[in-house]
Amino acid sequence: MSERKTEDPKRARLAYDAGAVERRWQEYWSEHRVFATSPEPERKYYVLEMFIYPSGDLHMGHARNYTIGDVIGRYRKMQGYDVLHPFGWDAFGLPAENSAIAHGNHPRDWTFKSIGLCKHNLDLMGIAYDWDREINTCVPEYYRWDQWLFLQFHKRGLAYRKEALLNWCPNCQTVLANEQVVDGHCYRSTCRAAIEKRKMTQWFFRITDYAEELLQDIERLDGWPDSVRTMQRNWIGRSEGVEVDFALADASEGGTDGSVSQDANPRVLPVFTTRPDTLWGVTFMALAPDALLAEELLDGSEREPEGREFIRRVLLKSEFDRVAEGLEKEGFFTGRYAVNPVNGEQVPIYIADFVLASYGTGMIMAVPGHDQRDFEFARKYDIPIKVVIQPPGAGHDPIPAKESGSAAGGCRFSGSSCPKPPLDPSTMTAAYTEDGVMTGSGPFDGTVAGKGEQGASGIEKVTDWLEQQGMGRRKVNYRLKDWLISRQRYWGAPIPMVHCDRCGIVPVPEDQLPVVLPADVTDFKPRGTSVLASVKEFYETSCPKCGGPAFRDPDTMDTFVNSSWYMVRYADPHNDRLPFSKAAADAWLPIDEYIGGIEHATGHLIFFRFFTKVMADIGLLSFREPCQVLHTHGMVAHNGVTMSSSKNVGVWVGPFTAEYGADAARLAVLFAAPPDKGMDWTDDLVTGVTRFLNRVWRIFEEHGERVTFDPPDTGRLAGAERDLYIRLNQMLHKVIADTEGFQYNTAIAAQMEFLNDLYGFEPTDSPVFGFCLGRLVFCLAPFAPHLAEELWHRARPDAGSLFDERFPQVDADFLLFETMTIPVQVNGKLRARLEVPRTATEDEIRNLALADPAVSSQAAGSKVCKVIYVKGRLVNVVIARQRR
RNA sequence: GCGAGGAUGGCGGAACUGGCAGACGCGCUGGACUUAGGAUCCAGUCCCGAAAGGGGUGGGGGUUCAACUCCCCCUCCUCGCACCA
Repeated sequence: MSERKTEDPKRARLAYDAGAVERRWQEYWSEHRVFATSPEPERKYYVLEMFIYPSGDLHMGHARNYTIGDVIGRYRKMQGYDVLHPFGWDAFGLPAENSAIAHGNHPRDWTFKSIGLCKHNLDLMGIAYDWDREINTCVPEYYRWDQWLFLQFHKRGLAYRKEALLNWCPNCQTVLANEQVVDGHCYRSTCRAAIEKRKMTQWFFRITDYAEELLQDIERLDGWPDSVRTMQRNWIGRSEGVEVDFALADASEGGTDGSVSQDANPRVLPVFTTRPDTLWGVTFMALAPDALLAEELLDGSEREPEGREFIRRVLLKSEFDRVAEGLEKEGFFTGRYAVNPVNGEQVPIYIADFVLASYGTGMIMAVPGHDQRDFEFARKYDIPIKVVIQPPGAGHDPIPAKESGSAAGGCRFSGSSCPKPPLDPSTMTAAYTEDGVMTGSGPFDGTVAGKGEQGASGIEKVTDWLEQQGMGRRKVNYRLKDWLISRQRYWGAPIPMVHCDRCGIVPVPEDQLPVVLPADVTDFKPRGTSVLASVKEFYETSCPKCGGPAFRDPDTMDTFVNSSWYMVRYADPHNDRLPFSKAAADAWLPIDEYIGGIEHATGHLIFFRFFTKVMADIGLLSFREPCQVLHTHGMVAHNGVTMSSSKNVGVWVGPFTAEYGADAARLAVLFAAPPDKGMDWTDDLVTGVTRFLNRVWRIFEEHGERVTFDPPDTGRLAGAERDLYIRLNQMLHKVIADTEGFQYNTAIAAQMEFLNDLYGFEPTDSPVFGFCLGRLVFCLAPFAPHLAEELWHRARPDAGSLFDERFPQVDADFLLFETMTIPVQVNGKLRARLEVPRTATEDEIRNLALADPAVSSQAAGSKVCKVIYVKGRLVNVVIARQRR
């Protein structure tokens, strides 16, 4: 993995020995502990980049992530903040294990070797981490707290076991969380196997208990990108509706004659709907094939064998294929009927492939007249369609069903004389899903259907009525499901639970943590059951309660558990009594600036919010959101392909820095595009920033002895010196604004521009010139820290690190030149520019503008209607053109 | 289908609150220095035009003295969700 090379065409070369310079200062920073975290922060600033799964060498995509964080970390430090900028390893996971299976080494060895490589790469890039706070999730000192937190969750009923149909990756041989299934396939980029469904009993975290808070608090995350906030809202997927109780008609009846079964205790079939105003249009029910009720209904029926065969066939398809849009719906009539509570009608119950067991109650009321899916299904199986919402104005004067004698309602106009005939089920080609007026709906005929305003409309009125009648109740449904956290793999944190025949499932007592992952394992191959179940010394244990023989839970935790609280561990990384102390957590968190890839929007970034809320409820924290400001950045591609370690495509940090240095790498990824966008790595990028570094180097080589950090006497500045001093402050102003505004590309551009000014400046023995060089060193510092530190020490050999100095401030009296350029437009088109003293009055400028030959020639023969002057900005002369 | 974001030279990208479109960089053209150039420096580089001038920020309308920026309609691209009842 370390044989990776840079591309061959070498296009630029450094004028100085970046290798030596960078090594010197990396060692200096480390030796002098320049970036050590202060133990008791006064003005804290916590900048964090999402930690990494260590898989060997880093590519420029990684480098960009860490450099973005490093810039703000170094900058804030120079502003006097107590910066916490730590790093660590998300070290549990499948690649280590898969490599172990393939090559026979131990996952631990592979992992530690990868960590070594990653860390070396990060040091090569000059990322200013405080390595004293390094964390590693695969060591017992860390994962015992995963286990401890699991036990706290369990105590509160937030960790529980249940049997469910789960996502099974046949390749990884483990279950996966919903968040790890992408378009029906495994989320791991090297796997991508089609996910199957398996019925298994597994551990879950009850994240749905926090669904509402997770949703509500998105409002307050105003430092997060809107895209991520939207994605989370969609993912949580709140929908308000009613759960309506249908009743199962007696099996012996089963006609469609409308007679109601008078069973004293009918089986209740609750269904969730967001459109109770269409209840009168229900003509069938549809049940998920994997719902428990499906088999129950078939039981003993003559249709049972056929029905079971149908279910078996449908469930062979993955949920993704079953539910994918555009596919034809399939159903099977169970032979049973349900009774619609609002009108007593009996409707047939089908099993339908498009219904999901995991959403709502796993059964739906189908309204083919007003739902497209139901419509298609009804047409296919010849089920009646009822219209219970007529378009506004249809028939102009809808007649309630009772009067007209037609279920669909009628129109007071007769037949063809009606200007807008009402919908007719027999001629409809699609469901009518627009707004309209309720009809054929008993007491609600004439009510405006849908949501309407302030509860005045059908949905709200029918819901109220249903609740009064005891037929249903308001219900909020979420798309978010409980988080499945057990995995049947080896390389993870063991779940601290014991299964005892006598006592049931017993938590491992806290004082017996950690449950150490057995090291002495040679066969990591998954076989559909947990690897640890075959490790006898681990699996067989005694019950903590009764002391009798028992088994350890053989599953390990999803690695997203490890990363759901790691950000707090950095505040107190060596605590061996608790995952972290509350005091340390409160001193450093929430995170001031969190940086990572957008791909975590609906995974990690929801999980760590969830954990934060639970940890707050446990009393471990006194805040409920882990991070105020989130920056996501796009992917880095090379020749159109996204860089990826697992696929071994990319430009690699090691070889690149060996040739061009870390500062060039940093500037290249920062200058290419604003941080929040994706970027394409090109070799031309390197050419540009290398030239810039060389030009900086050269101007200091030529004028090094003039560098000064003492401000010039601004009282007597004039001419070119004054202008240069003003340019300096303009540059400084922009660098500060753009760095704080997360616009690193323009912050660098401002410095390039200023360097161009310096190259054009005479006389170079001016103290202003020397001062500009000194100031440039500071501006470079966050972006090209090695070169900056080198230049600083050349100028101030006795000083300490540049990063212990204060970032300069703008001299606000010198931001504007003494003259200003005023563009002059005629009817909005640029015709001239005026160079006037800043002190010029409005009248003077207006007169100068009108007197300008370019303006007067345009205005000749026309009437000047208006002269607009925008102070300090421009003049626009409005003339009335003569008609020719 | 729903939601979010976007479209600016040959390329990556700039542009404050509506006020000089194209900063900065790459590339390209010409020149200088050089044994050499993948080094460096100078000049030029949105398009048409010899110039005057005209046109120009995905397309079409609108508001305004003035629109990349605001409003309406459309096209395309990227991302997320997607038969969610």
